Amino acid sequence: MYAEILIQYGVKVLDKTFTYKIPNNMNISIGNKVKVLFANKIINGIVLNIKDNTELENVLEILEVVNPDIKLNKELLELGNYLSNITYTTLIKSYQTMLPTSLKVKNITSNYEKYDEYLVLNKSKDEILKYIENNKRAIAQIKILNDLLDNKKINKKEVSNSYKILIEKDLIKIIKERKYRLNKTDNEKKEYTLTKEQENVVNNVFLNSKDIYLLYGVTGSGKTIVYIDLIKKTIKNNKTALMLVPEISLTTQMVNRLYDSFGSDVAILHSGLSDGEKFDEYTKIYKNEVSVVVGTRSAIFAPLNNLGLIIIDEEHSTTYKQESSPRYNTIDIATWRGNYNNCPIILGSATPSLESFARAKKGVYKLLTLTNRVGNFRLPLVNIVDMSQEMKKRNMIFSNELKEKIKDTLERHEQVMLLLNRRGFSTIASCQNCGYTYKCPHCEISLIYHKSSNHLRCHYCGYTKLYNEICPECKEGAIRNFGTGTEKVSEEIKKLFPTARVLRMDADTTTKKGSHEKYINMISNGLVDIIIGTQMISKGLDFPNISLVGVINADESLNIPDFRSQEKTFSLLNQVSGRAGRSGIKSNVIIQTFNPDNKIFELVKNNDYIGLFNSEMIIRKKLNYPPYYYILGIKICSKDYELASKHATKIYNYLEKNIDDTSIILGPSTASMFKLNNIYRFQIIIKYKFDNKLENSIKFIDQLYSKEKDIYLEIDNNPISL
DNA sequence: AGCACGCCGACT
DNA sequence: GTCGGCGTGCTC
Repeated sequence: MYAEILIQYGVKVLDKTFTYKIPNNMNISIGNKVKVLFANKIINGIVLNIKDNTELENVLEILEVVNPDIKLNKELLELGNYLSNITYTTLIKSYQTMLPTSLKVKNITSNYEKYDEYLVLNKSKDEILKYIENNKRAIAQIKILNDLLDNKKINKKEVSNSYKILIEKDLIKIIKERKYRLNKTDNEKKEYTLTKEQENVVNNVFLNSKDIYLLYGVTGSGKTIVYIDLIKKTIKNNKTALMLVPEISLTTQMVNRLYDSFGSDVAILHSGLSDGEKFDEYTKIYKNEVSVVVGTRSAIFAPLNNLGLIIIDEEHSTTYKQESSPRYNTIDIATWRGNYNNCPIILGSATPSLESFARAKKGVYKLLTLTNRVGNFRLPLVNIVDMSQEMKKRNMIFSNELKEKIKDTLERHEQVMLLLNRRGFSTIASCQNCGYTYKCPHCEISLIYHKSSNHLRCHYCGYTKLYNEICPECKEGAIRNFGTGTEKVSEEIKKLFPTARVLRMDADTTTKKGSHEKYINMISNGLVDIIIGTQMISKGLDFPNISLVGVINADESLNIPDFRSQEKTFSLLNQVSGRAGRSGIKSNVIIQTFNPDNKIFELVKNNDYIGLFNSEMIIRKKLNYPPYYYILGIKICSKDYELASKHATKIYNYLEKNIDDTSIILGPSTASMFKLNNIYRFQIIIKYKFDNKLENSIKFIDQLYSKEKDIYLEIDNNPISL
């Protein structure tokens, strides 16, 4: 017997199988990870096929099967195929992304199992009793034996050293039992009741269909309860459920809600877990020990058997798109799995992506709506403040209104949340004399000032440089910092409200494992008065005592040169506003902007998603953007500027002739981050509807350039930003 | 990817 | 004369 094996190297030239002989006594099946000799090195691979014979001579034997009890199942093997097809990446890379670190094909360490040691009796009850009778003075030993007679087994850690004597005398022995690092003991299940509206939504979901539903529900309308109820019904049908949330910070709250309803029947998967923890969770799922999985993007590849429901919460979130290769979109993967398993998908959001809402309007997705906040709590009152007027009053960061409202809120012992979509102390450092700005030498991007370390830092590549106020251009000591980051806001707020307890939450303060959880607990336990953060605080957090939300500079995200910036800004402002007023207390949202006339603010104020949808769709149609067209981006990257530029034009010319003429090709132009890590990037954008030439043409180019050494392509099907 | 093979320049 | 630069080509 022979096996076709895909080897661990993720390069295009090796993206094919190699045939090895299966030793006679080897137990092996498709999906197994194996060790083989390849070009005189021992490497790993995956068995993709098994066959009776081969035309090849000199075939080597498989050396060993690795982790024989966990392998890729049929569904995941097929899914990998689909994944590499839609993302233009190698098959092996697809499988690598689908597997947790501990099981990745190239990973060589394999002892991730943890065990607890237990003591158990090794002789009959009579013999033990006889021993006790004859050794009355061995008190410690007798205690252990008596305890063991009562309980069947005792953890080795819980007993005195006397157990060693008992082992020597062969009266007891040690057994090992597999232990999971994360272990939830079952508490009493919490009960909940659905509102009429929620019940109606639940009843409209056909759990034995493969329908895709868009659950469009205002913030605070209780989408989570709907999810939980649907999961419960899925489990009742003896099926499993997969639930995705956009980021790790949100798993904490979601996991707690799910624990309340499903206890130890839940597994968690996200990148905040250690390799060992992830291995354990993966094992639980693989061995059918849990029915519910919660996690972030990559959890879409969880090896659930008998999948009966997929839920994607906050479906509009950009975190569902992987920004490194394979550049997949989680909803595409979910759609594939839903189809494979014949199970429904729920996409939930208060501000669905235009693509999803358009599909719902067309009837491709089924639309479900929740229009009422639970308890009929009012949405907060939204006020727009014109910062250009405030600047005249010398209010650089906080408007009078925001300051007043913060003061009031603190006096009522309620909590304040301030959103600022930028970490660090300020934006750019520039010379007030000649206008020079510091840029990253590798990325051509302005450096950001970080006060705590007195450094300038590139937020893309991490380059840092000590701050110095002498301008390298004109030699004047006039380098100053403009703009405002979370660090600066937090410093200013401490000046204004010295007694308030301030918490800063952004990518800089939440790097440590568990820090996020800690902060969330601090907020919910009322140990914090003012929370200052980036977009990471905008989603999903549910704290009833927050009654004021302030957006320091709403223009930040509006000014991003991207066709989705209006949509993204609306979504961000709507989400963060929804953090307020989650209980009966009267609540306010203050949005500070230099462009108060932008119609987006009127839409946010009125919570008018439909208005946003309609006005954006007109623009998208006019400019041939999604959802009217799909987009495919090709970046041509090289350390050599001329080379990249030359080949970008070459590729453009090729595509011009070799794709459907209903498709639109734009470019080549410089990519939005033109120089990153010393690599120059040009881009070509293709807008297409149905183009049956496109896939092959792209594959052809991809194949061609995979052989080039000084140039490489990044192909992104449906990029999240341009 | 990783390594052998191979063909040209500068060194103990 | 040999050591070693990295271009090319192959791996079941």
